[in-house]
Amino acid sequence: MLNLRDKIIEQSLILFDENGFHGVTVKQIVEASNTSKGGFYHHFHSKEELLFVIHDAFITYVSKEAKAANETHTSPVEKIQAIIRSFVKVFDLYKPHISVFYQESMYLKQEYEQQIKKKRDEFKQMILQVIEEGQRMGYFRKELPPILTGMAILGMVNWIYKWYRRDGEYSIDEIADVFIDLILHSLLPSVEGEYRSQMLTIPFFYDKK
Amino acid sequence: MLNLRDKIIEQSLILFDENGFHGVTVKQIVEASNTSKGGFYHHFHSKEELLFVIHDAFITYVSKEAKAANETHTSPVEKIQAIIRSFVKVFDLYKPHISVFYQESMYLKQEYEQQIKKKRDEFKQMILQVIEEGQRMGYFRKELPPILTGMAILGMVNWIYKWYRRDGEYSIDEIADVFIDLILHSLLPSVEGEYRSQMLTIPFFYDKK
DNA sequence: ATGTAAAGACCGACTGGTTGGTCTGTAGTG
DNA sequence: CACTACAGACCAACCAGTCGGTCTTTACAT
Repeated sequence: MLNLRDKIIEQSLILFDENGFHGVTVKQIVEASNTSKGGFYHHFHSKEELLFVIHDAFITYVSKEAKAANETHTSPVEKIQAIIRSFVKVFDLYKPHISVFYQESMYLKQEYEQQIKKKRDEFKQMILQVIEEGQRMGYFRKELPPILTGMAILGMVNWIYKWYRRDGEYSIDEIADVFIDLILHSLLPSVEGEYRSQMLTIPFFYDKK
Repeated sequence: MLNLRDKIIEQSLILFDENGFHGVTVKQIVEASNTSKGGFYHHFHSKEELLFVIHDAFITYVSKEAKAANETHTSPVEKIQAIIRSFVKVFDLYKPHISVFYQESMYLKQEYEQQIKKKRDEFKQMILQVIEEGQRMGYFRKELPPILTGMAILGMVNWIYKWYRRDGEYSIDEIADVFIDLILHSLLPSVEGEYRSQMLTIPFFYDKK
């Protein structure tokens, strides 16, 4: 069984997801976790620290995954594929964390916010690097401004948290397939060629007429 | 000079943008607007109605623009270009509205929320239709699932509100250029051809090496 | 094994400040 | 006079956080 601290996090995640950070009182959290104010404040200095803990757990995970993907592959094309895939899949694993992350990050106090921002920027930086590397090595179209391209990728993936449902029409893997395909079509040069057609074949939806 | 109602909206937009809806009190709004509680509640039934008014102003505008773009063009390619462009440009015009729109929409009560959702869905529907139309007419790759493609587009554009600054490196028009290029590269078939290369020539960043 | 003391975990009534919203009043206008 | 547009004192509810205290586990000496 979970210890109290984890149970509080788990329950508050559910509540925040439904009602937003400001739509949930400590009393509600405490009741849902079958504990008391005392129990809560024994584990967290403030309601806001709980918010931070949730943020941190998520961004730490994403950053770690991306680093791994970055290191296990050598070609920029494979790197970006792996990063996108692991990033997309996070939205299945960490959905409630992410809702809180994007909805309520502005209510984090300076001190907390800076820690989060640091890790978030690290992640952003990694994507940027892969794009630039891919351009230098001639895999990706050189005319694209890396920053805007990176923000476009981040945006389309991040937005998933607004619409993804586990019981939705497409599985998270299918979403990853399509998104990777869209992104590669944007990044790779238009000229038809061996390499391009090889990289652009993604199973699940290509057989549809 | 603005009437009081507009002044309250204007000022609260600035405050919400900086501190979030829950980070701003009615008292602060009232002081920033050089008025009183009485003044505020004369024009709005509640703080939440103000939130709704802000939401509504924005989504109504976007939806209207998109409809216009949809009607003045015939080719799906031109349609999507025009819709994306006008949509992207909204982020320059309505930045504070949009921050509030995406950050705080969950705090709208049922009644308000449904009105907003309706208009938002209309807009989403329009993009979907253009994609499907483009596929049927053979302009866009038929293997792409329209819903996922639509959500990807919506995501990359919507996310702009998280990072766009007026004094940033790229102008809103340049951002629109790049995003349209990325999207068209994703949508159009890979095969090199007259039409494709014609549609994919966007001035500002193609001369960079 | 047993007694004991200290630390850690948890309880829940209480509080003090805050906040959205109300209500009565009033200045100006037609 | 009637009506709109606003002023500002006031209120009731709420809510994050506190604090004194209890129960449970651990640590160690006898």
